[in-house]
Amino acid sequence: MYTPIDIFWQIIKGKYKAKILIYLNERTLRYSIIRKKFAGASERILIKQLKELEKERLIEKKITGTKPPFKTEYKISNYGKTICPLLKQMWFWGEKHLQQK
Amino acid sequence: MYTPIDIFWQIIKGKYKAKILIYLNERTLRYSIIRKKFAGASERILIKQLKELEKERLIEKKITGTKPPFKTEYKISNYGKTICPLLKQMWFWGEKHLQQK
DNA sequence: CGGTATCCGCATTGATACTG
DNA sequence: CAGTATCAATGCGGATACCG
Repeated sequence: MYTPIDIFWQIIKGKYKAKILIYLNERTLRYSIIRKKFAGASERILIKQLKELEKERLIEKKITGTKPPFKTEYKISNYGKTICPLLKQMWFWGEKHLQQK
Repeated sequence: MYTPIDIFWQIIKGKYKAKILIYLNERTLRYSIIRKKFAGASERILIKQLKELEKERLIEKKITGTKPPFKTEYKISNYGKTICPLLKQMWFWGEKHLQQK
């Protein structure tokens, strides 16, 4: 018996997803750039979470070039944009929480 | 290197936490009632997440009685109330997401 | 460059039985 | 009634090497 917040949870669950969406909401990014932003993360996990976000249609991937080196760009979708105000509020709340400590 | 959204994430991470807060925001609940609402969950996990929420001062626990049967009530704290509007928006977003499918 | 493949540790979750 | 204790399972996250 799933409530809507379980649905939300399913989609956003994952260590990097929220932050990926925030970054992509600012600008389109190539994979190599994303990887640098999440220097601590393993590629396996990063790719996995990018794929899941893509599957949920929150982000879009565009590949240029037919043979290596490839060039792939990740961008936020119109649908993905609808979740960003919410993510920003999480950000703000997190800031306030820090001040309280 | 933690951003505020990582902080938020740390606090709300956990399968039942968001929903617990939403329930407690409506009314104070005894443990046995909470357990019924999360019929599928194991007690160990439920207790653990309640404790973590208590540790972060998002909820408060009050125990009545010195010998069994005890009576414990969980209620949301003033601080916990500040996060609920955000949780409700997650709920709404989840609803919309469902309609799209 | 942008991934996969493989292997692994560990935290989270879970089922069940027991207790103050 | 409101938990704890114990043990098992599973899946997330991570390190490293390799490939189209």
